[in-house]
Amino acid sequence: MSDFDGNFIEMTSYWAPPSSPSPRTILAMLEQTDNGMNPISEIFPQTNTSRDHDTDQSGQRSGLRERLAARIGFSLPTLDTENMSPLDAFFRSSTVPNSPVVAISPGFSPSALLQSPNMVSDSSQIIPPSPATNYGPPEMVETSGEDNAMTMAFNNDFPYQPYNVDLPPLEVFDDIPTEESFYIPSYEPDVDPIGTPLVASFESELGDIDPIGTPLVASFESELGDVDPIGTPFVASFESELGDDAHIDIISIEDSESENENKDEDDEDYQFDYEDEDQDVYLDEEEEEDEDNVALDDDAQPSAPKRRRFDQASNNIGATRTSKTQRVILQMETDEDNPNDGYRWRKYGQKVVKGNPNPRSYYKCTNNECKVKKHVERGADNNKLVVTTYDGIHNHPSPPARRNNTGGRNRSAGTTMPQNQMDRTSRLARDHPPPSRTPVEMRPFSSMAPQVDLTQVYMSGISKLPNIPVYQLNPGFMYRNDEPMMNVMPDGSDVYPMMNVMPDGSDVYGGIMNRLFVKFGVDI
DNA sequence: CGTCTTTGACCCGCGC
DNA sequence: GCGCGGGTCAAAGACG
Repeated sequence: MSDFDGNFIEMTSYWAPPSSPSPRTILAMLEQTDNGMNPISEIFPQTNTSRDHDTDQSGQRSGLRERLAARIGFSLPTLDTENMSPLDAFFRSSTVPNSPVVAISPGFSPSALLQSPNMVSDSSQIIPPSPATNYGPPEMVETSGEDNAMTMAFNNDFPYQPYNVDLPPLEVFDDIPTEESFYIPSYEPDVDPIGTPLVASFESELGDIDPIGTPLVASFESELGDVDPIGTPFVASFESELGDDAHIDIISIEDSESENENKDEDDEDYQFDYEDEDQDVYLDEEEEEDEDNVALDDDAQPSAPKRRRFDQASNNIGATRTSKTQRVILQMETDEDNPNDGYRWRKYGQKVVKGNPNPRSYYKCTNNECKVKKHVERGADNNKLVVTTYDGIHNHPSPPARRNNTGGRNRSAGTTMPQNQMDRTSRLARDHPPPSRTPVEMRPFSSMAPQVDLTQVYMSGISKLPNIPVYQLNPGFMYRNDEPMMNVMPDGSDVYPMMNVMPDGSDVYGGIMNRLFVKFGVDI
């Protein structure tokens, strides 16, 4: 398959630190903060939320952010909303400041950033990757404000969009300079803020890449209609009624093999295509043979081996991961739970993971043809912090609406965790009941998502984010009720008020429906 | 009755 | 080799 496969080595090697410590190793290091060893709060003093509390916790505990940081190989600095530079500083700048961090001020959607002229799909407008960015840190797009915040960090194996050719080496992770971060100021339009969709998409360019340490370029497309026909969409939308304090972070988006291609296996867990041995840079020949054997013996031995490979792959985020899946880690800080991402999920497991009394719930997409999984957990120290990790790419549009109350316990989008569940399920968390969950109405999407090669993180529910200019995607694509999209911003230099497409227009959803498409084109 | 959750057991990779 | 930990399975149960 492909360009992507052919470049997988570059992808993995690109961001992997030289020493490539395993996530566990990193986690173990992080857990030594109680001993005064480089607490992550010191490394990233600007990082907010629960981390600061972790050192006060048991030594066995590590905050969710820490664990995420360990997984993704870096930590998320907190948005410095006080130092936002003007909006046009971004749009006018031909090159992005010397930082992988992109911070977006309150009210500004990353979609504007992602769809800025600097990030359009046109390869001519993509900043050429540089070997100097081999170990560049992940990208982050963060919005924040009094009431909401969003952070996106694009890292790991995912193609890296170098904002400039002089990104710092990995070692500077411990000193992500917020002052060098690229801030996008708040944009407070005069238009009605209700229901303005925000759309962002970005697509990786996995084509001609310098084989030596050249990061894969994540380009940002504004035209979903012109996408790589190969691949499948991953769409995650969040329609929950996030409260005013909603805080959403896309911690990590890592891209790798699309697993939904022509694989025709019964085991839905077995998502990876190992046909191209060149891709399996971390697998030796024997392992690959074993894997093939397992695939052949799928019916006879339906259980572990294949799943294990998947698990292994998907678990190894960062330097050691061998995953060929696409993973999006999305973090929300909100009282509301259960963000409806537009897909139906079946919960297949729950586990209390180390360092977090709150259990992690595992979900699979209910679509038989879809192998996308996700797991949801709340922060160890901040029950308002909900981290959803998506693995895989949906190969289907978001399902139609379901009738309410058609059986089952909970018809929410899949993250519901009844209050009493913990008491019965979580062996290690019986004393730590989760916060109450608010079921969220299943909201259908009028997704007409074609079988395109992209990954989209489709978020909404970020209340109070004002309208922002974005480019037009496919009209009606992924938009509720097929409402038209916002105006096209032809050159990115002007601010176009967008249409308010929130159908209900209720106060509850006022300002919601800011949406984000994250698109990764993976040429398979 | 259909759909979904619950939950103990199991598997397997990794670290020691 | 062993234990830990994360992820998954699948039967049973719950819900409307």
